[in-house]
Amino acid sequence: MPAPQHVANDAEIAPVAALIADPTRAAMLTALLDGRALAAGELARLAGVSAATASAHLSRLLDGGLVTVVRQGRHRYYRLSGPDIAEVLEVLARISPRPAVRGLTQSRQARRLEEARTCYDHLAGRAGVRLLGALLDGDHLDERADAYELTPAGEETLEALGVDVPAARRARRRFAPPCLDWTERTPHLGGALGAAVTAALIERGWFERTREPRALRVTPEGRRGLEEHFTGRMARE
Amino acid sequence: MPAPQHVANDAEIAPVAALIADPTRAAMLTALLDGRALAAGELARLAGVSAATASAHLSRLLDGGLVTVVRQGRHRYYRLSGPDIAEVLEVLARISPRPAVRGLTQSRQARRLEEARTCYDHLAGRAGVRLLGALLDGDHLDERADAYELTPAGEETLEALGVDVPAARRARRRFAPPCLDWTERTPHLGGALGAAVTAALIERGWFERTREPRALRVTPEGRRGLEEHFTGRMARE
DNA sequence: AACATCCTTCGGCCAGCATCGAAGCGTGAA
DNA sequence: TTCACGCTTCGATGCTGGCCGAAGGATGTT
Repeated sequence: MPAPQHVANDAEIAPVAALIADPTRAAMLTALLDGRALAAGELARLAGVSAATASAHLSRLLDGGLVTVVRQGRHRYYRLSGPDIAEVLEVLARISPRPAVRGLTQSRQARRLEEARTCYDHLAGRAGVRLLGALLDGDHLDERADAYELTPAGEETLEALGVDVPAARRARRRFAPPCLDWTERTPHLGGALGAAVTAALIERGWFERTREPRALRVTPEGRRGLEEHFTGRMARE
Repeated sequence: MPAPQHVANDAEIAPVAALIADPTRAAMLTALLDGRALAAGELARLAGVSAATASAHLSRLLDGGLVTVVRQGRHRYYRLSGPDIAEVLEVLARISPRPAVRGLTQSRQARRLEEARTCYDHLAGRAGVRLLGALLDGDHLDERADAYELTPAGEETLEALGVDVPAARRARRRFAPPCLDWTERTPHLGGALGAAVTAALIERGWFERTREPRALRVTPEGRRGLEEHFTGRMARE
């Protein structure tokens, strides 16, 4: 039962925005975008601040409900508190200026991140874009006005790969929305289905996480398997 | 200060978030959520700051690309620079805490805003929720996994009301997504179709804008017309 | 022309907060 | 127990940025 007067009925977005507005906190949140939990020390290192500073920031993010924490031994693992938070970060990134190009050469890291990465919990980057292309080409997926829908054939194929499609449909989340990639400027498959497919591909050993957060690598078996199941378009360079 | 390297390729979301993070600017942006252009002075009054302060804020919002400005005589009209910006605000509002209840009585304003309001450029509030219900009940709209689709009957009905459906389909925007109402906690019709329908209803004189931003009122003709076209469910109190 | 209105710019004031080192607390290892 | 490690708390410091009144431009009105 809400009731403020002049700004009538709005939620107070400023405090939440303020949590994201600090560069250090933004770096931490972005580092958590892949949905994994990272230790406080690791986040401090990634953001380039002292442990004390990081702790203060994480405490504020915790208060604001943007992250949750799990204690494990003497470590404390922080993670985004849900897909909603990731969505905010993604939408925000979409309207944010691209970082200035610092030099002509891209780092190896940056290139690998472009190749295959996760976007909170689903496959993104070039691999994500190609996967979506392959699914559409193979008539596994239909393009609707502003989302995708599985064809019967697609449902069968994905089930065979170990994707629990009915569970994805039941999820309290958009089922198969396009998710605009901010490195590729092209959509990839997001939502519950995107997450389920990605989980299955990793489970199957076709992709594996590398040391850096959000980066993925196609394994040799993955290359073969994708070739078989998806007309080869996915596995080609 | 050591630039963190892993976040290499990300857009820099912190500066944009910082623009939204100030309560005064957030109030201004929220006031612009209905898509209309407001004069600088009006925004100052709404946000409760002096003209000088408002000017500084608007200048920063302008630099950040969140708003655009149109000079007209001695007035300067500011508006959100696009639906993307509105989307960010909406998504942010969704994860933001509801404002504390200040008293038991709701102001007339608040009640009217709940009744019918616009959400950037489409109908929201109770009227928006009821419109969506009526469209679904009357088989004008089909519910898909995470969006809606017009039935042939619905397309005909809306065209008859003056809605340019093909134009809405061509728009570079989701066609008919559900938009979660943050006052009603229920979806209403958003996207290009939502905007087109709303524009048509206002054009037709069935709804009219009131003095306060984002508030709408059903006219008597509107009540009659909606009764006729939509099984009466829409027009009933 | 002279005035009123709307808005911006300037200068100065003050609060908030990001930052760090050092110290404190809890956990796991020797 | 004692040490090592990870993290948080404390206290102090410095800077960013929001705020206003007054003055300055620009535009429309009389």
